[in-house]
Amino acid sequence: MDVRRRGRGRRPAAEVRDDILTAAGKLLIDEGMAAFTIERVALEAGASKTTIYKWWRSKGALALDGYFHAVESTLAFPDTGDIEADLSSQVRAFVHLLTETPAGRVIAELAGQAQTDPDLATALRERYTVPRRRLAVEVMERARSRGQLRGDVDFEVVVDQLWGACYHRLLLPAEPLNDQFAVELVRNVLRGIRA
Amino acid sequence: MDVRRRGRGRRPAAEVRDDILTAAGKLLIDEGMAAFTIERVALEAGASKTTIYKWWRSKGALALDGYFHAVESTLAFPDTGDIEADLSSQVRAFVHLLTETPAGRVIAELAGQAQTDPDLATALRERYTVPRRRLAVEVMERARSRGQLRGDVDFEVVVDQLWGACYHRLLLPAEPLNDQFAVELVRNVLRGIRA
Amino acid sequence: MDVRRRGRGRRPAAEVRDDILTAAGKLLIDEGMAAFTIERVALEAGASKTTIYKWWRSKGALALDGYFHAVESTLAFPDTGDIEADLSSQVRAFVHLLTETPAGRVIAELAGQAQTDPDLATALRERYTVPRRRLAVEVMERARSRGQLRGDVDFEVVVDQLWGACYHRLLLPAEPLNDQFAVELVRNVLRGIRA
Amino acid sequence: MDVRRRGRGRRPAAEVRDDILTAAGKLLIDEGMAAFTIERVALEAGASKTTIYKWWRSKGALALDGYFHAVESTLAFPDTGDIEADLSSQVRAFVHLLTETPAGRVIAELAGQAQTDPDLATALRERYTVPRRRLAVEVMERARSRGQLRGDVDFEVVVDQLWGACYHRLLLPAEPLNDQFAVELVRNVLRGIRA
DNA sequence: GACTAAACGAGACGGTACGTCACGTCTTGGG
DNA sequence: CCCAAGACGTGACGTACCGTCTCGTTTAGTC
Repeated sequence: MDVRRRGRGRRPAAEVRDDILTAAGKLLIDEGMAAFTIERVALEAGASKTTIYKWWRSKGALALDGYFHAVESTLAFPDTGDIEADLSSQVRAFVHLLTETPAGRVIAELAGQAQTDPDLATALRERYTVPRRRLAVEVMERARSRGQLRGDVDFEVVVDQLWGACYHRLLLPAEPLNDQFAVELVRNVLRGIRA
Repeated sequence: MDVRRRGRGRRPAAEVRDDILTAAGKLLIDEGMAAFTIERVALEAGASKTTIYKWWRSKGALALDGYFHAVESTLAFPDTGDIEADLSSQVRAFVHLLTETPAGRVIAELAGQAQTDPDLATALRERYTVPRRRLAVEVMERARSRGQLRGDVDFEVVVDQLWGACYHRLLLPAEPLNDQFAVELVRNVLRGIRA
Repeated sequence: MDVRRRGRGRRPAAEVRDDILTAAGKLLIDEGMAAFTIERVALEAGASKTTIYKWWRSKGALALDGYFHAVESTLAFPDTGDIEADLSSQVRAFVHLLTETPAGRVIAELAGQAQTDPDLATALRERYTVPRRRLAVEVMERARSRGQLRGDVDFEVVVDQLWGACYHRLLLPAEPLNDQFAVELVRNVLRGIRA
Repeated sequence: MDVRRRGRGRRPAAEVRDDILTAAGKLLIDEGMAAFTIERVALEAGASKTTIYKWWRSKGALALDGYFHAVESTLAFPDTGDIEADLSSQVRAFVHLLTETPAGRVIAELAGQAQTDPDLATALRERYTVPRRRLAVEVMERARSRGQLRGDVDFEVVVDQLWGACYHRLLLPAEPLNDQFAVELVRNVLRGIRA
């Protein structure tokens, strides 16, 4: 027997919030951003639109939270001491994530939505873009202190060379995004920045 | 008596088409993709929605056409014989276009919309992405034949390193997109691909 | 098989309008003003809310139209030459209508809604109250010209004495509204106005 | 420092009740029934909805209590011994109340709301309609015992003729509700019931 | 004079309906 | 007779209240 469905009064906020995020993440991954509406999320979460609007300022912001709730992203960036191997494995893993899991389409759609959804743009920058950039930059800075990378290179630019190139093939597709691309990309970039 | 309100009968297709594209371009540039609706374009073009739906399969496709109609893009890529100077000037000009003209926001919003609009995605690839990539690749191939660039580099990858990095800062903003970035970017990339 | 449900495009305005009024009238009579929402009417008419809002400015105005559409009111006021018999039969018929048919509750609810719905108030005055008052006044004026009623009486006031008394027992119920009341009412009033 | 905002704990019931009624009366008189919501009353009374729902079964019932709390109606019906003068002054005073004070609109809106609010209807009957009818009937009965009014007249019907006529012009406006109307009304009615 | 128990405020909750907007489809009437 | 004008059904938007319920706080009444 169902212990839920307790009438119409208040439910614990955390419980409702979890239901909403679970429904949002599932809907986003299963059907994509085009089918992602606040109405649908409310319906499938058994929540009310009012509640959703109280906590999220736009459907993009809700979608992002739903995605994070679904994937429990770990955000690990190993530092083995060999920067070339580390960058290579990270970029290749990223390409794998974008192409072999639903994350590719979801990230693309979130980035797309962010172009016209300021709330999502802000959330995406603060909770996705900036932390990931920082990890990569830190690893490269440690490699520089070990003498593996040139001293006159702005690693923020390198981040755009590596990950930006991948996003380019994801968001403005023309050439294939695959492991071979990742390998050649890293090789080209490293040739320009190694000490 | 009102000289507008030209009745409901047929007008020459070319004239109507031009009105629609002009209205679409103006609306896209003036108010952005969020305000860009087929309804608005029809209203401001003095055309009917039927006519628009007859010629464009999605609002994204219409927006793209409207943008091209508005900017009459030339798509020149000078080949002075000095590949380093040419790449540098092209990338810097591109960054300037993205940041100092309305084109930046428009391109970002079109690319964003394309993530959930297959018709726009197709049109964008065929009429924007692919031709621009080809130009850059051709210039680099000529430079290689002059012995200026390495023989073992896939220039398609280099395109992603250069322009993809710029799009990255446009679409997933975190670090500034400016001339200094362009200069450092080109320097890093060239160091990895020059002969 | 159902011949309706013809897709989403336009339907003839008259057909849609008729569906809406029929649904509105039925809903009003069957379930009353409390259950009468534009959403319900749209649903049961198979019409869209947009269409309803295009033609009616408030739910009260729609309800009134729906009521008239349902009852095809005839608005007859016989003039047999005997004013006392005519007034009596009219008032008694009115009381019968209010108490023995759904009209009583419907009229009460419409009058109630009109207190906070200016559009309904206007429509009710122009299409219900005023014409009905005029009929009664005209009959009494003819009776006066036949010498049956006093010359110094304002028949508009008499209308309020007769029908207003009935509405009073309908809208602010305390004493029963029935045939005996109608008879005594008419007797009292006539005693004060007959020549 | 703010002396209000006394925390959330318990307050004396009488104090809370008074705040609620005061806020309800003010809101009803200032903005009318359309703006009268339990949410608004709770907000402006500094009370919680829970408390309101504990004491009133519908917003109509609350509105009625708020109105009585605001006007402290006296419900006097002088009996000078001259029934004709007394009825005239009472009806004229009633018309004055309805037209020259906020009471007219408020009473109209309460009566209107009562058509779809059973709790309000009951309260209105018991606390407003019935007592006022009784006063008038009693005065007329005393006049009859003094030989001023006919013996065969049901004074309950006379009440509807007099006050019902006024409510008619209030609730279903078509002809003006003013002193002249009151005077003619009383004259017509008295002519039919005086001994 | 501490200690409950009740009543309070606050306000989130699931809902319903609101009135609006844009979508993509379809009928109609004007040129 | 074709097709531009625009009304249609659909569905999502974001908001306002509804009546219910949880929670933490404060007072009033008991020991």
